[in-house]
Amino acid sequence: MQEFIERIRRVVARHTGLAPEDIKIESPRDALNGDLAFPCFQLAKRQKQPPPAAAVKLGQAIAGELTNIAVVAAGPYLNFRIERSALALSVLGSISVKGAKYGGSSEGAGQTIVLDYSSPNIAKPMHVGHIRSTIIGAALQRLHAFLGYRTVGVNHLGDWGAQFGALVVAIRRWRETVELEKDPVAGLLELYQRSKKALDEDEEFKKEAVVAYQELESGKDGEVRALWRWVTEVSMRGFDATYARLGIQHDLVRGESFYEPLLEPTLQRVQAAGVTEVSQGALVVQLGEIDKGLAKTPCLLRQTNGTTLYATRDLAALFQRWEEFQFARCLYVVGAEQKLHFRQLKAVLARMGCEWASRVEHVDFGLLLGPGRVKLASRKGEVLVLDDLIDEIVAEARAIIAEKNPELPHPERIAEQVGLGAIVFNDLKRERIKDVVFDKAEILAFEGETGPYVQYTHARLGSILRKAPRENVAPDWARLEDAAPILLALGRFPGVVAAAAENCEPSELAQYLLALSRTISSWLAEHKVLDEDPPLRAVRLLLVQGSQVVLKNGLTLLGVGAPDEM
RNA sequence: GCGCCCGUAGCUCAGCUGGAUAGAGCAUCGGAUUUCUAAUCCGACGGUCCCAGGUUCGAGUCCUGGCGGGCGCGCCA
Repeated sequence: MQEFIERIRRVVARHTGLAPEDIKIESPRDALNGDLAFPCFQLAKRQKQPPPAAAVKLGQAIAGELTNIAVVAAGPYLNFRIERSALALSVLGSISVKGAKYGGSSEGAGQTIVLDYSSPNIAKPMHVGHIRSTIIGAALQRLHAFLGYRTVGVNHLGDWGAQFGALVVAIRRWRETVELEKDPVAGLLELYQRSKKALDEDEEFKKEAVVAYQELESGKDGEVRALWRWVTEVSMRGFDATYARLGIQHDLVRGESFYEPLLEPTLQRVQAAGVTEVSQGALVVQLGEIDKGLAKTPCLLRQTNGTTLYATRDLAALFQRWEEFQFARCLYVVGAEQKLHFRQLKAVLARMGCEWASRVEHVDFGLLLGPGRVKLASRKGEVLVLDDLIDEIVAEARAIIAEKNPELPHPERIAEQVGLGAIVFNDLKRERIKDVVFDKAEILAFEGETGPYVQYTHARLGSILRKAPRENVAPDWARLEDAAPILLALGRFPGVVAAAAENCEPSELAQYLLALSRTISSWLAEHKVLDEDPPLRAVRLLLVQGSQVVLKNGLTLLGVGAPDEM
């Protein structure tokens, strides 16, 4: 597909004097107009003639130079129609050569992308609030890796802070009263909640908690440190089980504690740059000169009591990451509520003269809400544990499989893929910045614009391929005329992948997969594959195969399973 | 009060970074099944693209000002 566009660009460029990269080739809204189009408005202006005349003239000039591409002037547009067998040969040939790599590229070779995503707090189970960062971040990592970038996924665990002093004391005092053997995370959650209450009500407890946190901060390898380490371990074990279900693995697990030793050097570095000042007893960086909108919100790096802050830690992490990876982009997949924080961080870097500040991007996203736009919670009003939610959706998928396809082998595995597919796709199908209303009924329907719809289309193609006879017949490339919408869509896939990564918008890929599935399903309703004469069957089988590969590659990039049967 | 984001069909959202007659899903109504998987397909219904100006040959898309909603705003993360 890209080859046709490039050829058109080159020829148009030669005849107009425009630079090839300035020639915008778009696809007409109405397919009847052609496969590709070049609007001639600007060209007409340069040539001082009406757009339709410019289109006609350019059309006549280049018609002979584009083999396999018909050129038709229609009003102010110059439309192009790619000869069908050439299109089919090009697109399906490319897919069959590249297979699972179709859509990828090597544009990122030699460059590193650091992605900070998921980042749950330890001592608590992973709840639905973490799902967006986790799913979006993992999808962006796969997308960039597919384009040849070296990717480094970092899990910036919330494993530090005064609350761990309190938690340690709670463990010390009440470990016998809760279940810490079978399900340590649940037990810890209870202790954590009790410790929060005790901080308000029990002076003794509070004092002990402060002492414990001081010991933790001191780095002393004693009882407190051991308990904290244990909390980290059991929490991580719980997280890993969930990540495994989602097919996610970070490259680095570096919690806030990792950056503790780097805080003082970071502060010295910022101070040495001469951008800090003391305001109301706190160490701050004023940012108004860099960014007018930040005039009233300086970045605080050290509190009056001497302790550091969130921004200090993230700044330390940024310096460390820059020095270790020299990243082309450093993506923070964090909710939009924290926009100010990242804007401040970038402004601090800019004030310090770090020319790589623009490589740091806050990949923000909207809230996850329950029906009625209220905070999503369990029936009892508690935080909704992610695994419980997944279990519920998977159970429903299992029930639907039992009803619709009772003969299906491995129903358990497929139910997991379908249930997870529904959840993951639901999160990725709209623009990141939009709030996601988690409508369980809609997700459980498994129909319409959902992951299971795309999975189902993929499975139907698999079914055709399984039943195809093994025969060695030359495909008749001239007979895919009626499948042009599918071929054009398949040809667009690499461009969609590249744009989704560039814009950090997995939704662009998700929307593409929905549209492709719709196109394929419509075509399947009107055409037979197996029940045709051998040359037609052969070429349609290639179309089916190519379609299946693209659906699978796309779903895989999003983190959605692509079962062959369901 | 200040900063940022969002506003498109009854509901949830697309709209290829400014191009041809604004599209999907859900819901409602009607149709298609001796199925290469109906978790599907086809049709009907449904729009002052929040409002008002502006830029442009051309604006849902860009700019300004409103309106409505959300998020954030020094010692939390």
